[in-house]
Parts: sequence; structure tokens; C-alpha cells
Amino acid sequence: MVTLEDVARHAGVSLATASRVLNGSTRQVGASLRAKVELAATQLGYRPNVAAQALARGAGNVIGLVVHDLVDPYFAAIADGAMRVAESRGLVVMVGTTHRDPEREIAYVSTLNAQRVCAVLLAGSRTADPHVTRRLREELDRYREGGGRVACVGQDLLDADTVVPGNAEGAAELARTLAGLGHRRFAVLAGPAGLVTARDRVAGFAGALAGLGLPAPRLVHGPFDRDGGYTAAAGLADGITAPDEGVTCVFAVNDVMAVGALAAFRDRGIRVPQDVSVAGFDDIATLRDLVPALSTVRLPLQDMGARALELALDPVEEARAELVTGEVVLRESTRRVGPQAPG
Amino acid sequence: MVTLEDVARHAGVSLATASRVLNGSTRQVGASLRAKVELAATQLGYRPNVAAQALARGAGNVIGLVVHDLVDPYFAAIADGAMRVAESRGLVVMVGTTHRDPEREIAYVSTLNAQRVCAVLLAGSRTADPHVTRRLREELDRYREGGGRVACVGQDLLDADTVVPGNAEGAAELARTLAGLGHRRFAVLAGPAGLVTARDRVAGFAGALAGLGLPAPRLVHGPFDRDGGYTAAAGLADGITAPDEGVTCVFAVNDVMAVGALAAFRDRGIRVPQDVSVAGFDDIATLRDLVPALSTVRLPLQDMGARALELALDPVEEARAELVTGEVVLRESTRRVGPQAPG
DNA sequence: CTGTTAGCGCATTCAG
DNA sequence: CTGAATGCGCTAACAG
Repeated sequence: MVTLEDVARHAGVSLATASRVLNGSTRQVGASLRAKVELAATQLGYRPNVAAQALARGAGNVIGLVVHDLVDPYFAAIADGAMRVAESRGLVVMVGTTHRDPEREIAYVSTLNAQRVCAVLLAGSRTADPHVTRRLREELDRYREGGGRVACVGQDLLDADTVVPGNAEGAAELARTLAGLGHRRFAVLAGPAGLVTARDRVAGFAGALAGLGLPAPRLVHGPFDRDGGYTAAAGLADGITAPDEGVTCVFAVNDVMAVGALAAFRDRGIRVPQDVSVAGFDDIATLRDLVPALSTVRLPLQDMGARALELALDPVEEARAELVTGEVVLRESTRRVGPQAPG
Repeated sequence: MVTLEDVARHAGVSLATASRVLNGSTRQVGASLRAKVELAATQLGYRPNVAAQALARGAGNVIGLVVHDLVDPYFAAIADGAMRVAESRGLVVMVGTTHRDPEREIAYVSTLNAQRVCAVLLAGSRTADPHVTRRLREELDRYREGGGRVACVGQDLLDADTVVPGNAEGAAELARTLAGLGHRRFAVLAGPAGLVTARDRVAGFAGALAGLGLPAPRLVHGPFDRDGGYTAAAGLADGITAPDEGVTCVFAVNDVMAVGALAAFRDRGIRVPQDVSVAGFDDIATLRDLVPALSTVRLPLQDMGARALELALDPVEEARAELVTGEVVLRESTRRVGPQAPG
């Protein structure tokens, strides 16, 4: 491996001079020496050792990104947004996936701390477990004590700059819109009981229903992914085919679950939206190719990832939490229904 | 930031001793001192500085991963596979996306070289441009001269261990299967002319057709993504509705293009598979939720990513290229057709 | 078993 | 403008 010293010797200059021309220092170097150094560097194929630079400078150029699952389009979009701003600033990204294990999230923050990344970005819902949340916060504090910056997209529970999706608000708006379509009896594929995002969306949805004087939705809990949505919807199938008291609309707390629900209904010959309406949340990119196209609450995922990283990188006083409002978008999977027969 | 020296002082031991207990060295340390050090470390919240470790040891624990687009399920799956084996080995992953720009791929290898990652993984098709390929290879050579390991998933064009998808073979097998269903006139959404993967799949498909004595397929080039598939298919629509000489089956050289094609046909009232059969390639995860379910050639994407990283990490003599055979899987998007009326 | 001492590759004072 | 010297945080021989 060729080092700066090799280059300096090869060019017949001092180490310091070589360093100055090769690293964009503020100091000026004479044209002739500069040329010599640059020549030697390219000839030898010199590549700076960023680890050494980071050590000497006390500041690196890598940022850490922690997501639950890269294969989930939701996180892929957020990661993509964050990586674009990272790239635009000459930063390199270290990515870790927790596969929805909070312990791994904590472990990863520790790892990123050891890597001395200049900022870490935590994407994804917090868990309701106060114990793990406390431990995660402690780990983050340790990291921040060392000068690290942290930002998240999700709930503002970590004392960090946070891009907060309007989960409750969006779900409430969705509920009102759906009610406006004539729906009265709802089911909610509610995800895991311990996931704050899922919880907030359920609460927002149920709260809006209550505000409208409508009956409480039927809740079915399960995993936060596609198969979780499938299973939950399958368990619902009976309630939907029953002519009386049947739910006419099901809200899955995220799109991938809604996709699973669509599949479950399809497999059982239940037509969407004729037999039941279905709505999701997030507006992941793959949605537009579904049949029927899924109604949902749109979140600007890439922007959120990008914005979160900006928050981490440009420490603004008093700009802790930024709320992002979701926009209800109605597509083919939800339809207007006639007034219900009185119970 | 608390350093090893702080810990050593706090524990009343030497730097070396502290290092030995905290970093899993082979050397043994007495129980009492060990306890003191561990206590001091946790009390102070010590986190090793991996950059310094890497410098001192001359070996890091980060690997680099370069993909074209993280949002594309194809790359997400490969990345996921690679990241799983990385994690199992205690390695951390630096991810870069090229957004299909070969220049960025070269630049990223340079960056990863500067980071002194212990291995780099290049995923995605090569371009047919010999000039960029040469420059990329030079950059890789420089990296390897420094002791770096490289592996790819794609074509074996970089003098590196490579997991090679059986593109031509899989496409050929697909062509034969489709012909067996009675199809005679095909169209191929061929992707960019300069992308080797696209090229190989087209060639394999067309070659098999020729071998069967069937007419050459109609080729439509375009971008390698969903919208490219949409546009290409839209341009085809006339040829399909024409009763005579019309193609009965279209092969998109990858699944995301096929998804776009499905959308284009749907928007035009062309039914799949009644009016035209459609097949893709890759078997990305999102496929199972499409209607109609898409026929394709299955590639074990995660395994390929995982395997490639293993190749990079466990340098085996003479195991340069590993071919992965794709498996044709027929679903609802392709149907059997009656014998064609003679021209 | 434990402590001392050199570097790893580079940025940066500080002199000249 | 240029060079010599110091230290970043840690590991790995060497001595005790």
C-alpha cells in the first residue's frame, strides 16, 4: 500500500508539503512542487488512508444509518433519500439492518460509535418498551458525549432531532375520509401491540371514528410486514362475508400489510373493493402496480430520509421535531357504500 | 471522548493491559486486573476507536458494497443477503449506490479503497463500454494491490471472484418453455443496448427461438427500470392488438420492466394473459402480489449476495466464477395458446 | 502475567 | 512557501 510518505519521497519533498497539496488544505504550495507531488501521487496510485486522516484530524466523513429492513420499500426509500444527501456532501454511508430487533438497534449504535461516524440516523418506529428505549437513549447519549450527532425519522423519543410522520393525524384524516364514503364498520390490521407507529395510527383512526360517533373498529394485531397483513386479513375473512354486522372497510396500518391483506382476500374470493374496501399507510412506490390500486396515506419517504440527515448534519438550535403531514390518497381499493341499515 | 488511556489510568494499569482485556487479544490477563479494567471501561463508557485500531492493526472490519439502486428490489435483496453474512462475521457494511452511472461506480471503488475496506462487492450488470470497464478494472487493481479483496455478482469481466447469474441460459430455457406453450411470435423488452445483463438475456432468448426454427423476436430497447418497461410495452401495444402477425407473448428482460409492461397493457385494456402473455426475469419478492402473478426466471437473489461476499472473504484458489442457474417459474401471466394460423 | 516502547498514516503546529 | 517534529488512539513486539 502506497503511503503519503512514499509520495513525498518520490517527489523529493517533505511529508508536510505532500499532505498540503493532496488534501485540500488551506495552505498554499508552490506550483512546481505541487506539480511534482501530484505527478508522484498519480504515478504511484496513491489513495489517502481515511482512517489515518480521521485519526489525525479527529473527524471522519462517514455517517451511520440504521433501518429495520432494507428489503422493505419503506426503508429502502428513506435510505435512498438519506444516501442522496450524504453523497451530495461527500459523505459515505454505513448501513445496518436490525431486522426489527430493538437489541440489534442498540448494538448497532454502539458499533457506529466505535466507528466514530460523524452522525447517525435512526429510521423506523420505536418500541413501546420503556426499558429498551432507555438503553438505546443511554447508548445515544454516550455517542453524543463524544461529539456525535443523531437524528431519527419516527417518534421523537430519543432526545434527538426527529422527522415525525403524522401517524395519528394521517390515520384520523383517513378515517374521516372513509367515513365520508359511507363506511360505518371498520376493522384495523393493527400490527404489533408494542410498536409505537402502529399504535399511533390505530389510535388516530379509532379516535376519529369515535369523534364521528361511529362504533369502535375491530382490531387484529400481528406482525408489521406483508405476511402479518395476510394472516390478520385471513382471520377477518369471516367477519366480512357475514351479511350483518360485517365490516365494509379494513385499514392496514402500513402498506406492506395492506398488500398482504389484498392477497388474503383475493385467495378467498373476496373482492376488493366490491366486498370490502382496503386502505393502507405510507404510499410505498410499489403500490401503483397493484390491482386494485391501493388507497393510502402518502408520506414523502425519500424527503423524510433526506431531511433527517440534514437535521443531523446542520445542527439547528431549537428545531427538534419536524412533523410531516400525510396526505390521504384514494384509489381503487376503497369505494363509496350506501347508508347502512340500522342495527 | 474517552480513550483507552483514560481507562488504563482509571484502572491503574498500563495501556497494554487495558488493550489486552478490552480487545479480545490472545494474551491472558490476571483476573483482578481484568475486572478493574472492565469496570473502568463500563464506568467511563469507553468505546474503542476502530479507526485507530484499524490503523494500528493494519486491518479493518468494514466491507464495501456497491449497488446500482437500493430501491430496486433486485438490489435490495442482494444487499440484504450480503449484509446478513457480513453481520454474522462481525463486519460492518458501507453501501454506495451508483444510480446506474458507471462513472459513479468507479468513483465509489476509489472511495472504498481510501476507506481501506477489507473487501468490496460489486453488484449489478456491467456495461458493454470497454473504456469504462477498463478504468473500473484499473481502479480495482489498485485496490487489490493494497491487499483488498473484490467479488461481484454479475458478469465475470473484472478478474474477480464472481457469482454469475445464468442469464443467457435462463432466458433460453424460458423461450423454450414459452414456445412449448404454443407461442410463436415474441416481442422482447430488451432494456438498454449497452447493458450486458440485458444483452445476454436477449441473446439467450433469441438464440433459443432460432434453435426452434421460430421467427426472431421483435426487440424494443429502453431503460432497465419499471418506467422503461412501461414505455416499451406501450410502444408495442399496436403490434399486439393487430390480429395478424401480432405477438402473443412478450418477454421483459427483468421483472421491474415486466411490472411496467403489465401496467401499460392494463392502461390500454389489453388483457394479460388473454390478449398477450408476459414474462419477466429475476423473481423479485414483490412479484407474488401482482395480478396476474408474473411468470419469470427465478434467481436466488439473497443467496447470490451472500455467496459473493463469502467468495470475497474466503479467498479460494481457482474458484473464480460460480454460475447460478435460473429456474423458470410459470404463473398466471403466461397462458397456452392454440397453433398459429399459417402466415 | 504485566509494563515500556515503537510505530500505523497522516495533519498540523512551529520554526526557518 | 517549505520542512522537521509532535501526536491522534491503539496494537504489537519486546523486556521485566
